[in-house]
Amino acid sequence: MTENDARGDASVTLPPQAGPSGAAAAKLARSIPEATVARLAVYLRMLGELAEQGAETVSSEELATATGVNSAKLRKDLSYIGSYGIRGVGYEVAALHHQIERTLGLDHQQAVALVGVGNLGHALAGYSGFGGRGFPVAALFDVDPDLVGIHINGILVEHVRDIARVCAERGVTIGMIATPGPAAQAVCDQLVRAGVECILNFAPVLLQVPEQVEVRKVDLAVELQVLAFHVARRRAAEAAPGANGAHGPVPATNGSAVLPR
Amino acid sequence: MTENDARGDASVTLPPQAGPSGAAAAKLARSIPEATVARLAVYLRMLGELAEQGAETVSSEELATATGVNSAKLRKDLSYIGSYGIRGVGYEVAALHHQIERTLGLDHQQAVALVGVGNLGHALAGYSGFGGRGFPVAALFDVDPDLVGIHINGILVEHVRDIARVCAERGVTIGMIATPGPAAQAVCDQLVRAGVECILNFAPVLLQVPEQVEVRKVDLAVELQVLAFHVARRRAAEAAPGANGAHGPVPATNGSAVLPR
DNA sequence: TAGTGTGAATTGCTTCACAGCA
DNA sequence: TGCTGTGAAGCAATTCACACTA
Repeated sequence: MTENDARGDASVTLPPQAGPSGAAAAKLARSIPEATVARLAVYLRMLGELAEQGAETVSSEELATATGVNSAKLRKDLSYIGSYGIRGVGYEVAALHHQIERTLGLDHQQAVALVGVGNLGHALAGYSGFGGRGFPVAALFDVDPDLVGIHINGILVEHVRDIARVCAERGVTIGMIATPGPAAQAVCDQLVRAGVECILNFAPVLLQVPEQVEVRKVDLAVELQVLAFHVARRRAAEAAPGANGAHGPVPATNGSAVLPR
Repeated sequence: MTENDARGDASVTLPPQAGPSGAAAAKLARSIPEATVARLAVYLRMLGELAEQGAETVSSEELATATGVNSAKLRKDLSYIGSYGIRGVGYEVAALHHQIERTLGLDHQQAVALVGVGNLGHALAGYSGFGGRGFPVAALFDVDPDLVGIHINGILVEHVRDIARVCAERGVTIGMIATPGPAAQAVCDQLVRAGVECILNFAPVLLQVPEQVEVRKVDLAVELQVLAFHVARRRAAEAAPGANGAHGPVPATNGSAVLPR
């Protein structure tokens, strides 16, 4: 996907990061493909697990297998952030974990605001994975008088009209929109006015934003429809064998990773 | 990229669909890029909205603008499913809607089973968008004794051990896994044993499946991390102007679409 | 010697630009 | 005349294959 897939301008320029390391700086000042950025996040999670298990090093082959990519792609991905491998040995788990964290900007926390605490929003607010991964939910908003004023996971639900003030106060950098479709654009405008420049959109609408604002869309209905397409294709292939149906390696690898309960 | 995004083998073969139309059959028996399949689902939703508003026809330009793609891409996408446009006029909304539905296999309902009705799973079970879009949730499963036996949205939560029997009985074709990571593989194996060949995975693990099974992964942590990367990049660009920071058109277009409350 | 880092080849997606039809 | 449908060009991402080094 894809999709997660498929975007117009796919690579981004990574300016030299403030911080240590001079040798790496020149290297970092290059373009990292968007697809690579998404995979780095996946590698990062696996490196965390490996570290917990006490592994000191991994080879590209091991890490690639564990994350469902091929090893050449993995090495190329890592080469975009610099050369931290040891030839003949592999990568030092802790060091690589740290480098990826730095590259993704996870070395400082990012406060997240969630707008819309209905069905899905409520689940997102209660998802413990965010805080643990450096994305503390700092504010919740809704318009429903039954919801405004309650606490979810210890966080007060405030009225949407206060978005600008509250986000500014708490240094929110990322907004998540989990409202019904018709409300999403207005909420988005509020977030943008509050200075938020990155938005994760769960509402089934195309958001209009100024060009400096980055939007990612998550659409579960589309995911299901893509799967439905595969079901249909398979059925047709079974009904009419002889036609070259499904085949070729079908790795269980797609857009990205996950969220448990 | 969307992923949604980045997959190994990207295009699929579409065998001739059973059903009417002989002229189209040859056309349909070709490969449709995965990226196109995902966008077709987006066009489909917009066509539904246009139909509700009473529109009879749309031009590629209008439909493209409304869905956030460029018109050449849209026309090429539609050309994969056949030639249903009228030169000088545009596309007939109802006919195109119907064709895309058929291509995606949405002309017959697909029963969905959801495993894991914790935080996220509960939200998914309550999401009204599925049933309305041809994906009725036909079964819910969990292992928690406090959950097994309750009803959510009128659907009984059953024990995971009954997956095989219940899925077979109800003709489930798509499974959604919203369990904690460690439980996901075992649940996946159960679904596969029950004959499910398409799985939407919300757990943060790489599922091992036989090659005929299609898996799509949705990982909210990865989405946030990709956004975090953009925040970091932007900050660095501001801190060090002169370096060529962000720029170029940044369309609010990514993997795919959405899910309201 | 095992395994990284990377130029070069390849594949597949996107965009262009225009011929052709209603 | 206006807009579709599509070959061809242009790009981005993946994969190959091997020089290189710890």
